[in-house]
Amino acid sequence: MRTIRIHDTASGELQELRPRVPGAVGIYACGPTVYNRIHVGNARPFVVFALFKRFLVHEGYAVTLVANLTDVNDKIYAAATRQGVASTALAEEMGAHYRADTDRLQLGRPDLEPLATTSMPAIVALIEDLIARDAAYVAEGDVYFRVRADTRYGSLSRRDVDRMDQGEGDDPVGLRLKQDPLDFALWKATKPGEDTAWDTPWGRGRPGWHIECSAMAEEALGVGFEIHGGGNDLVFPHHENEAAQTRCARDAELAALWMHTGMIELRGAKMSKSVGNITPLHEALDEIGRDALVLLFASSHYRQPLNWADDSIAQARAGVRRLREIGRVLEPGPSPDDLQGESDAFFAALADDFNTARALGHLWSWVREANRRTAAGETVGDDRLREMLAVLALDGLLDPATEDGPDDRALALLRERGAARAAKDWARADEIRDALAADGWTVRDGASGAELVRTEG
RNA sequence: GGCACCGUGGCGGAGUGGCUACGCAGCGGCCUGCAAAGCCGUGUACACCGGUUCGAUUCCGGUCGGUGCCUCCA
Repeated sequence: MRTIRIHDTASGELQELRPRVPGAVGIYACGPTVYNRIHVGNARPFVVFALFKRFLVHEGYAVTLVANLTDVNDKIYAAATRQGVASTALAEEMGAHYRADTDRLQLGRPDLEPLATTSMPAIVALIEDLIARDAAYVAEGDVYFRVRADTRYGSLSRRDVDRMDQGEGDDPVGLRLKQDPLDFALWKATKPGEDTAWDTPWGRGRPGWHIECSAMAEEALGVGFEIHGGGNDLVFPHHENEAAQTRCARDAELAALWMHTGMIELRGAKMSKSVGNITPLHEALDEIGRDALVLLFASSHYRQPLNWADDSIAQARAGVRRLREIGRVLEPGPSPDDLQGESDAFFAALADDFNTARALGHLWSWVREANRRTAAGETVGDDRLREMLAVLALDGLLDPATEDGPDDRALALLRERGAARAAKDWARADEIRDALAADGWTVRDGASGAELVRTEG
């Protein structure tokens, strides 16, 4: 179990991971609002936190990863109204898409995936506590959080409350009801056209965006849990508000450490639904496959922006091919001891702010040396490489594809080519190789004879 | 305007007060009948200007350029 340090947004510094209970780590990562299909930008935190959990488990921690879905919200109402469907039906449909799309990443599910709509008792109870402590107030069925009740408001995103110039600006009703423009809604009274609402002591309505996460995170992990995460576009206001709510209701910090992922960019601009420059996750999976997508995400540091470009994608695919290649030449079993420096460095890099990019550098060095040795006729065991790749959920690349071995026609052609080569009929041999290539087979001539390998894009 | 961050070789992308990141692509070579795969070799990269220092891509200041957030956002 290595010492693990993670960049904490609140302090701006690397913080050592110090679990409340030694060996147990709770992570809450904000998931998407389900009003349409998710895009690759939404997928980055899903992948990063899934891989980070794998690393923590590798290090011997018991990890509880919680990733919520926001299934009641203005955008869902608006989209459902446009499509003429019930908002609950839309949220259920898109929630199912979200699960199916992320399942295709083959990273498992988070341990808990709470929904706002099924967490109402906890949400309402938390709001009641805030009202009782005068950190929130009711106004015509709405409930607002009193931002200035939290003396530390702004500490997460390093903003000065007195320099913030407005609140939820363009909502005239909110502006009228708020005692301070900075205040934000914990609860919104039900409005005409909204088809879901819950009863509370202050009236019928539905939760604001931020309160659900404070309530669900606490319900799942308690307060002061180890890591709260999400995309860095959530730092303000979402996470700032979550932190403020829990501070005021519990006199405790919601999370010990805040871990934020960088944005995916398309031609220098953040990929986002509102800009419209999005690549849906399911299309990306269709085009480049989960292996290349996971490797692409791992090839840059999680806090850096990630460039969604053809060159980057092509490079990830090349990396996948290279890993499949080495899987063909390694043997099951222990790896050479003198290569352990690279695998140790790989895990040390992950322990240092989960630096997957640096870790991959060491992994590739391991691969190059292993190739060098197998080319020299040595037998190299795959244990260590498998262990490294398992943390990145890419160890499957070392296993031969079982479902599509060469068919009889291909094998017959290969035999015919062997005969042609034995007769030094190179023209015929090359003709057959071209025919095999047309069927998607690459011929590999080696010391132990020729073999057929699936040609990969 | 405020806050946060970035500018590294053709491209992607780590990192460091002096010593090879790594990968992709290219070029040369080894291997091969020719290939494929793999291996070897190959690029005086650190936006610009000052400062600190024996020495700065790395620290400090400034300039220029870019990105994110500033109550829809992962």
